[in-house]
Amino acid sequence: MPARERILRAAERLFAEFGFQATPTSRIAEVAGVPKGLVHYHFRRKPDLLTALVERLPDERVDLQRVVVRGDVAESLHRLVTELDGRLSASRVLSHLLWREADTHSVVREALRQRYETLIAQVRAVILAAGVPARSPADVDSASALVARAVSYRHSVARHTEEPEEMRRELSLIASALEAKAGAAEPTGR
Amino acid sequence: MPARERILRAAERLFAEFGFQATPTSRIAEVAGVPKGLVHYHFRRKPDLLTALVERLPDERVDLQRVVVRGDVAESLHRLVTELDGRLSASRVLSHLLWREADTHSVVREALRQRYETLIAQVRAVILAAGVPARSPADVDSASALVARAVSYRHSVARHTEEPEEMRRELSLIASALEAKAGAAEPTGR
Amino acid sequence: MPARERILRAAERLFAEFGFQATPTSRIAEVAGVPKGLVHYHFRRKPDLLTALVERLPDERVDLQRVVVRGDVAESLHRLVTELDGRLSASRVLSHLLWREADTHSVVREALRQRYETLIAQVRAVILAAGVPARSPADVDSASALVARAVSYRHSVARHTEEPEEMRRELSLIASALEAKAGAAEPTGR
Amino acid sequence: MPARERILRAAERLFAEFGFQATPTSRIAEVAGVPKGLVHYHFRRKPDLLTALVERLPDERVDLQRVVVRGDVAESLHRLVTELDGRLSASRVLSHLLWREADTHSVVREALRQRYETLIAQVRAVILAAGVPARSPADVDSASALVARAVSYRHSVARHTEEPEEMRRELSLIASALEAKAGAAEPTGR
DNA sequence: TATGAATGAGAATTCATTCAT
DNA sequence: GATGAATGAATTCTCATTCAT
Repeated sequence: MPARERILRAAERLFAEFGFQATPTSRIAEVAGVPKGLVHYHFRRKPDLLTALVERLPDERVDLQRVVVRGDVAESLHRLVTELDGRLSASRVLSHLLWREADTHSVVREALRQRYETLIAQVRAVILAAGVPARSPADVDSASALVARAVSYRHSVARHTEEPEEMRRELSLIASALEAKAGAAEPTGR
Repeated sequence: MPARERILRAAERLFAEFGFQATPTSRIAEVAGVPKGLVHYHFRRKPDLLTALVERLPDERVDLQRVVVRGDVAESLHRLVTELDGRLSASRVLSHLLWREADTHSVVREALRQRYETLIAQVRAVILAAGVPARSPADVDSASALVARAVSYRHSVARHTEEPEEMRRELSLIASALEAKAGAAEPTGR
Repeated sequence: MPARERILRAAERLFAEFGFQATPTSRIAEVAGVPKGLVHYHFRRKPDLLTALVERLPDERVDLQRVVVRGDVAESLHRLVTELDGRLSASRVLSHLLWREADTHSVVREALRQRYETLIAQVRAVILAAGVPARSPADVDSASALVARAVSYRHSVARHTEEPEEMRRELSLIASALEAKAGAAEPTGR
Repeated sequence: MPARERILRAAERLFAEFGFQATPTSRIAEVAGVPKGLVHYHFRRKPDLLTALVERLPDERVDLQRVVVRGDVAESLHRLVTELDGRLSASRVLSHLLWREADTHSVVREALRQRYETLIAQVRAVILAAGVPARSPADVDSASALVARAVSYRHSVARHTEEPEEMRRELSLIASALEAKAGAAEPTGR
């Protein structure tokens, strides 16, 4: 494996475990099995490692066609979330690590912000595409926020061991809310 | 104001702004207006500051009697959340700061974990006390998780500027889900 | 027990175990069970503790009348050494501790030098008083040096666990040397 | 001269003059003419300097063939001692310095203990090889101890300015004791 | 490309000592 | 006499970064 790659992997692991500041570049070199000078040869300054790491986040844009089940919001959301989980599972630590450094590194912060926006946009798109009839836009917003937050929480908060089943139930609850409201709002002709 | 207190306030402010690691104790002394040595006289090592800060988190146990509105889950939850927000607003930075350090400081981590448990327990208690008829326990769990997570997110993630109205709408959506399910589950008895 | 005394005892113990420099006055206060300020109240500066400790060395001047056995150098020396050992056994650590600090503290160095001189003078006096006939003054000097050094070594070097019997044998060897020389020098008709 | 070597020499000199604890690493850097950081680059922590210094002690194993004069114990011992003195004279300060730090640094303590054992073994070997007839083993032990202690004392105690002639006389006294005893024990066979 | 010695600006921490009470 | 907060100089050690080779 090329040295650059080894360095990045070591950095990822160490940043995740001890934090960015608390990880000396010398330690990264050590773990990567490369001489100390090489780290700065590839990444002039330490924060460059973070920048490079950001680019390793997997693409989180899902092909919505594949996850939407028309008429079934709960199932659609669940497929979306499962798909996202799959992609991120390989880089759970990376995701968490970046989350932690977002406060002090604007590159990271900006990247995560964009990802969150993409996320919430996708959730909303799935809800709409799944075709719940006549729910208010505000409710769709709320539901999207709840779902996106649940996903984000899972992907960013470390040591988070929620059972998958629990997520499914939460999604189903949200879906039923949307449907109930819709139902409640509709039939009577409002 | 006693020197110890001045030091803690300075630490809180600086940790919140720059992070624990990135804040030199010398800077804390400077901001607190005390000599460098005094910081270590009161807090032998730097992490002791974090420990002391943890103890400054406001008590988050709410008098549930005062927030529950029987028969109105949405309103009850909203009152609970508003109450919690009020308490934490004074220490929003503190809360966020601790959240960030939880990974590397077990004292902090443990404190936050306990707080989260208290939070979720209170949400559930409020839902039950508000008296939604016949919803499944699993749904109450899911709803509690969604609400607790929403609150926790607000209190821990920095720069989070969600409008209060949005929170109310989310709570209302969750409440309606509980009620809808209840209705759906009990077609006969209603 | 008066605080001053408690402080001195604590200092003695700690200096012996960790050395003068490596023992903080705060630690002395702690071990003595007195407030930190009191140490400096009684002993303005830290080296004053050493000075006070020097004065606690037991008097090593032995009543030579009581140890000399005329005609038996070996026995006389043994009695002297045994007597000295008895006095110092109570303060073995003190003795060793001061030895260690002699290099950096002239008060201590001077005290130990005087003690060594007293010691060697006493050894010589005992040899002479025990009455070996006609040994050369130079031999008495050498013997005195050997004996004094043996005693000094025992009293100053820590962790020195020589068996008492061994000391007796060494003394006896030295005595026999003196006698042999005397004998060798004599008979031929001086 | 390589920087590492310059640092070690400076450390040796300063430790000898002021003691280990009382010598700041910054001062070592200064005297060595290197930047402060380099001292810790080569010797991670300060005691590592002591460890490195221990390894600089000259080998004290003497070729016994060269010093033993059969039939003349006094001369043999004198040659041994002179040889040892020659080797150590270059590192007299080093030797003394280590002696002082032995109490607090086990690496040093252990090294010195081994050296003392080697020393006493060599003294005994020389006595035996010089061939004093029929002296008791206990006497050889005693003589060895006396000689070894004399040598050790010279090499470890600072500011020790004994005249060489005095050492010769002491050795001669010990030798004569061995011979006298031998003679006394073996009146017949001689 | 690679390397590892070199650099120097801090960082946390220690601690003797002072001093107001 | 006693106390413990306060002081600040000094010390060890860390580490990102540079750079000659």
